[in-house]
Amino acid sequence: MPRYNPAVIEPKWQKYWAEHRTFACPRLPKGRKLYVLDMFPYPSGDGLHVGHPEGYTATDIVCRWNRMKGVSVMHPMGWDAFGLPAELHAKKTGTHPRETTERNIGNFRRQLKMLGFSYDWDREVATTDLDYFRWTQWIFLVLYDTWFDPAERRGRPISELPIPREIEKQGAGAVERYRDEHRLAYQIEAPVNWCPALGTVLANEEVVGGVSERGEHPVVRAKLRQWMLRITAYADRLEKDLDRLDWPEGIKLLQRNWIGRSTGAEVDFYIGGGGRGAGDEGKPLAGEYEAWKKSRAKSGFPRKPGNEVLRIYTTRADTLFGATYMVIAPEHPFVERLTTPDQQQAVRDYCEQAARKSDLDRTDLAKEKTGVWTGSHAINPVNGESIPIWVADYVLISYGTGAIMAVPAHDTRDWEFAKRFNLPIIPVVDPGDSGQRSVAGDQNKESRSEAFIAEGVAINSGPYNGWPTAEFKQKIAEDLTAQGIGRAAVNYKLRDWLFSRQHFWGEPFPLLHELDDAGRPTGRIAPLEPSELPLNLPKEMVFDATHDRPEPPLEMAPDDWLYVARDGKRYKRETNTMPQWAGSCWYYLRFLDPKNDRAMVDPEIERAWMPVDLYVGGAEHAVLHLLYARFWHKVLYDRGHVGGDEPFIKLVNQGMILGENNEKMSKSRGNVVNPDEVVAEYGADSLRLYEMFMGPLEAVKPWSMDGVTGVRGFLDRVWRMIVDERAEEMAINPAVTDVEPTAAQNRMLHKTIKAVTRDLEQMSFNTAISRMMEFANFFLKEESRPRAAMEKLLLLLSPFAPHLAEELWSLLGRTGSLAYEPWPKYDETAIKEETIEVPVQICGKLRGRIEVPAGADKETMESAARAEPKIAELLAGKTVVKAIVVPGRMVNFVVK
RNA sequence: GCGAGAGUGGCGGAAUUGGCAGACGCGCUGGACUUAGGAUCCAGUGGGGAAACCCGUGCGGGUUCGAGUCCCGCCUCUCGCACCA
Repeated sequence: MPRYNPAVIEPKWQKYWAEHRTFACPRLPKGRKLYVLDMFPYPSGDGLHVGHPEGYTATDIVCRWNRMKGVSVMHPMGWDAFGLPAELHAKKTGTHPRETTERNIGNFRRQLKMLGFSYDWDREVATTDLDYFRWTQWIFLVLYDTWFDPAERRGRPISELPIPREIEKQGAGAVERYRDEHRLAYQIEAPVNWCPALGTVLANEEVVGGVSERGEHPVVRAKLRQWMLRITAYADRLEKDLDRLDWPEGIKLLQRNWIGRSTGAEVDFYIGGGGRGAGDEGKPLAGEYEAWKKSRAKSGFPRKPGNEVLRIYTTRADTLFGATYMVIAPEHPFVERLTTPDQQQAVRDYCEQAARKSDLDRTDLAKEKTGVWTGSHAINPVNGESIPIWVADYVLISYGTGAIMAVPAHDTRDWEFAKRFNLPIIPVVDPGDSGQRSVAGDQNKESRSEAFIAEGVAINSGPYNGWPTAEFKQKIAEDLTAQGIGRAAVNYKLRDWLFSRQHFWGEPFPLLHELDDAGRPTGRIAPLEPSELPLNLPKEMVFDATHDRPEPPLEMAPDDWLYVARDGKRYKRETNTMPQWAGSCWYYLRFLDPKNDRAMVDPEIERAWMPVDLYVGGAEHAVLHLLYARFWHKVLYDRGHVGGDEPFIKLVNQGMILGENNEKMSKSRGNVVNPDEVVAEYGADSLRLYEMFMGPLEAVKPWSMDGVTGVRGFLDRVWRMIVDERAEEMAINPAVTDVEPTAAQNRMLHKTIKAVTRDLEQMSFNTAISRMMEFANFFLKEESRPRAAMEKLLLLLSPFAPHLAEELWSLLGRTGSLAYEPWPKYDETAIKEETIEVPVQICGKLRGRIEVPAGADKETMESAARAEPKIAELLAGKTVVKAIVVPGRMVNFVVK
């Protein structure tokens, strides 16, 4: 009868915890606080996957353990519930996304509760709740109301933006436009990634190799009005502040690479006052160039380049003398101006072709470089040489200035291009002693088979010959600045964040577009007042399955939603919605004060609980989610809404769980493990325990049902260690009594407490479990099992297998929950052995073992080793050159 | 191509950071108890060898009394990024 039956005891304790609100977090922490956060899931229709409980179990263990240590623990859970699948389902079936979403949330909630996680369920939020996204919209208004002050390196209210006098003179409209140009949220008309199959525009990051990341549908380019967030303004801080975070180095590196900070210089190349055809053969006139240089020397380097120059960005200003041609991106605004009549047809054809190409074609498949000459030249400002300007798609319009100086001798891409089109290659960096040797006076251009991209010493560089690369870079930046033709510059790979989506199932923007009498947008934007929030989605909505234009579904919303009258003016609502990232950018704040209807979070509460002390989730969010959330947090910090400028202090990425066949789990591979089935067959405690026993949390590891059987066997043994299975009713095993533990039992107990505690500190859950297995293996063989020792084990086990631990805790006569029982302490003296066995080596090879007192000194150990018969035999007739004795560890004789 | 991480029994994985390689679990072998076993218990289990011993942490070198651990050079796998000038 009283066999271990998780199907009975697990629901029983889950009910107990819920009824007693055992895991309710206090409004403010009492004493030490710990905020432990899981990446909240997207509640898909497929339900929970065994990958979810991996991180959730780890955090649950940390939380339960810390409660027992007397720490105030914040441990919430919620739902990242906006998302495309519910909307696609609506298009197919007509079911409102809210209905689908709520059903899926219900299923996820049931599954998580089934696993016995100690969340404070009173704090549950979903990003789709009106009460939640009201504040997502509110944060958007903060972003809209903020500009980034480069001087103070922080976001400030738009009302504090200094307005230049010439703008002010042009009137209120100009001032408003000027402000709009500086807001952190701004609109652009931009080519975007339109995915007809999904009926939406995707961010660059959501397009992988020319197809959508989700579903792998084709993606084409289309121009559309879009909202952008100026995350690039924060690039510098987002990068630098990584230093302060306790994150895996690999993840920090990913973010650094994504931000992609590079330092170099901007340089203006003279192309002639009138642009195309200014001189013979498209060459600028020498006289004009000289005049330009003189005027620049006086005026300095202008903030924005004029039409007479082509501005480039380079990280290798030291190679300026090796620039033999220039390249501009096909989308560069100067393409037309720079194209001579002879080249017009070729250039036009090339640019059209480039525009049609997807990113895939332009990168992966474009092994061979392509491009055409514009017919024009520019003048290299360091030596006055005329060099041809080409158009090629290996230069990207979105990075730097969209134009480069090409130095084929020292850049791989330029080298390939120059080889293909027979452009001159002039070496200007001598590798010196470092690499392949070449002598300055004896340069043979054809002798090298590839570009030399490393640093060296300048050659063929006029007055700079002999300068090492690093110093040369600095020197020439100074010289260019003095002449007004260049300056030091910083660039980022990071682009501004495309923040609008053509979805129905997302947060509506709290913005109105002013309409004129004819019903056309005037271009003026009116944000909603915070008091007008929340702006809900229209309740009545027809979901058009044939949504094949790049147009937001809300364009088809009922007129009473879409049009608004205000102060006698008509407005149309913004019909784009926010991306799924929006809700997940700040959910960790709302958990702290989920029902507040006056603020997104009470500042007192926010300052008491933030930052998140431990954040656990998958590495797939290493870049985007974590970067976006950090960006929002910094803006909220700059505007005084939160107390710190980094939200997540420590980050841990759990490794992916593979199928039993060592492949990624997927429906198509048929290797998906369903947690419901595992719980039904083995119980939640076994699932939890197995997920932790599989291996290190961060490691990628395959599932094994046999492994689950193994940990279930351990829980069965713990049960039998304490329960009398042969009795009719639940009864304590007769071996469990109130006796004093023996020295050996005490040693095992305290060793286990020590090891489990240390393993928990290091989040090494797999080894902690093996320690408890050793404990059980030991005590199952003991005729007499001290009750106190059994109780201690249950406390150690409780964070891992809480249901079983609670059940046996009450069997042993304790009342209530053990959730707040003090964590066991260990006694070092109980662990100490009287004697220890140490290995004896001869020349590093193990030859015997000796038993010595635990505190034995070197002399005692050496003589004991020499006295060991086998060792004595082997040492006979040999000379001991040296005896290495490490007290308490080993003895090693070096002999001749 | 660039960057990061990892290679230990038949399998998942341990190894107080330079000191007895293989803890713990699975699997396997033999045994006990059983009408039965996907229950339980006992013993064994890196490879070779009767044994003494020998060989063993991806490969090749090195440092050291001593290397899974440190150094140098390779190989393989996984995950990112991918013309960012």
